[in-house]
Amino acid sequence: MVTTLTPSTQDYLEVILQLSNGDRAVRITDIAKSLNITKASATQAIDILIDEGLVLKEKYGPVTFTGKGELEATKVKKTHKIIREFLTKVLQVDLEIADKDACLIEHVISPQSIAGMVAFLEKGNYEISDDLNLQKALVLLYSDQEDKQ
Amino acid sequence: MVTTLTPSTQDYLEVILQLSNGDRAVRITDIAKSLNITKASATQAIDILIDEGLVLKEKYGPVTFTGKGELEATKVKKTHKIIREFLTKVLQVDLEIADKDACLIEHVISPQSIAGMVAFLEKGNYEISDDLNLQKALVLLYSDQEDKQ
DNA sequence: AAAATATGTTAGGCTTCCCTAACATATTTA
DNA sequence: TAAATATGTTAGGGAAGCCTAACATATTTT
Repeated sequence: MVTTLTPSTQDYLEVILQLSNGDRAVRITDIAKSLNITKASATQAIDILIDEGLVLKEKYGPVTFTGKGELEATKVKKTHKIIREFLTKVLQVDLEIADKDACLIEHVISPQSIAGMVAFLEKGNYEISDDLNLQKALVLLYSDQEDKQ
Repeated sequence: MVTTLTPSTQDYLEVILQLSNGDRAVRITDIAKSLNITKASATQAIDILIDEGLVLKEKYGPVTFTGKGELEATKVKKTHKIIREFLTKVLQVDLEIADKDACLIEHVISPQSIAGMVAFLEKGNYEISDDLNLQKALVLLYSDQEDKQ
């Protein structure tokens, strides 16, 4: 089964990895709080992750990863980190905004684009220039509505 | 009403703009074909766009933009173009993949990150270097699962 | 240990966005 | 112009992912 994980599933995995922090027991309540959803929704979602062989859980017990689940969670986390770093270091986006963008982009971006970011970051010789006038670019961005293609 | 447009709505606007190409009549059938959905789904979606004041349409007639709809469509298109150009020119992603990524990222990325891309592209002095070894980066990307944070 | 609180589950419902099937209208072709 | 085809609509349904309300179990506090 080559199940492609949905954005929702990836978010759950990411939060579980975050909360486990190596070894801590991960509870439904904590997952729900982290994702700003109800416990009922978390329970239901975790049932799906169990069906997909990504996590394990006994009734009323904590959530733990399977090998597959931990691998997937780590991939998502890594992708998130690359995007966040690229946005902050190369495009000089504020950390908070970069992190939110990464949260969403991580679910849809191609491996090739991620690879491009990695290669760019590793190259290292992008100068951190203050002539990236973001404020100006932002203001002008959608003001010239008439330009072509 | 400060309606935030959903990704789906933005996709419809983008396709309608594409199909209209200035002045051509845009038909439900063409929208459905472009988005790979059924005509029934297109009809239903267009009804929603009408409710939101983004397009106009009479029974059995063609779809046309309102001012608001055309403005929104143009914004989405512009965002798409910026992302695609950034991915191809700066990160050297293949055009086809860059275009697909742009299709998805355009719905979730912040104005600040877009502004960062614009500023970067306008700066123009990113060298188009062949030491962005994408293939290598791609292979290595998810292979070192044990590294921290 | 009984009561209070925290945690987890179940059932039923809602919205979005897609679907199929059946039907209605418009246009083209013979 | 009648038949065939293309186009558009309507009705009903389904999966995903959330919700509330009610209930069940576990844990903590008194």
